[in-house]
Amino acid sequence: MAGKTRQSKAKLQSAAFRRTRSDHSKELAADYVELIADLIDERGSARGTDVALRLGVANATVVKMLKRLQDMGLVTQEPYRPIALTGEGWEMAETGRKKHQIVERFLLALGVGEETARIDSEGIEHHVSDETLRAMGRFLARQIS
Amino acid sequence: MAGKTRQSKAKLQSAAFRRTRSDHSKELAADYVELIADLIDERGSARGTDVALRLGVANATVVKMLKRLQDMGLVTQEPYRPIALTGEGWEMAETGRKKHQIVERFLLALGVGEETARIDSEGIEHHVSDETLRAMGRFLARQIS
DNA sequence: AGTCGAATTTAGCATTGGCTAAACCTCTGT
DNA sequence: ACAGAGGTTTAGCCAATGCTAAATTCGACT
Repeated sequence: MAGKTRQSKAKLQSAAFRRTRSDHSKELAADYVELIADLIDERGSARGTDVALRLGVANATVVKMLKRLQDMGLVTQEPYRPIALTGEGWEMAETGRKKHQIVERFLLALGVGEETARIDSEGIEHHVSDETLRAMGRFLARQIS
Repeated sequence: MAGKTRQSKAKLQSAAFRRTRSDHSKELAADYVELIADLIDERGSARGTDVALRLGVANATVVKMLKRLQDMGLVTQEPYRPIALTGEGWEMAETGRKKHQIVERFLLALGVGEETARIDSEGIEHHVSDETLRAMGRFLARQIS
């Protein structure tokens, strides 16, 4: 009995872990893209320094990351120019913002303080499936009525 | 006006991001430790291969990681012997399990399916503050009554 | 127009977390 | 007693994400 049970359990669990881990790089990309979108909306343009400052990271790190984002087709950039998002980049930013908003509002509705809701939603956002997001949406809808 | 507002916003946000990122290595450690605890409870001992299988990772990776966990004072191990947890390791595992359980039960109570609850709780677990955890606990308590 | 300061990029390095392949132990069964 | 299977470790590699320091470019102000 042990054999089969063991194996299937392992397979199930490893899938969950693998997914959690493989998401890290996508998370980072999403954070950058979302932030860039925010900066463009707030101030008309996004510069490397602003991104570095807000992410708490060195300028050089941002440059390197932007290259990767460019390879992923999320941003475009000419040297020494502000950062622009591609269509795909905007889409990703929009999706992320919606997700973020739902999670944050959900936490607030749950009775969590503002500061904590802000911080936790940042961390949670990328690990919430669409199904869970819908459940949060339903909860919010119920609360409002 | 822009100057000051900008800076304080940046500081707040970078703190949140930095925290999210710096947690990654702790998360990983917690995953390993929790899994080792589970294996010991389920089968009496935890071997490297089991850990590798469940985490979906190569044996060599586990060995390397175990060295780091040993340096962190979470596990002890003699070569070619099964893995043991230190007191601190057990504590961490226990804390993690409690957290995990609350999050998973919370998601289920929210109406999320079993499979998704399992996967999402794995990802969310490490990003949930104590405050949010308490809010989830309150929600569960309300649901039961 | 020329210069200086600020932003950007490049270069080179470190750490983390992965992998494969090969060498090495342990234990079990004959 | 020992051979072989299976678990463990070592060695050496790679990619991602950070950093600092130095070089470069841009733009604004005499």
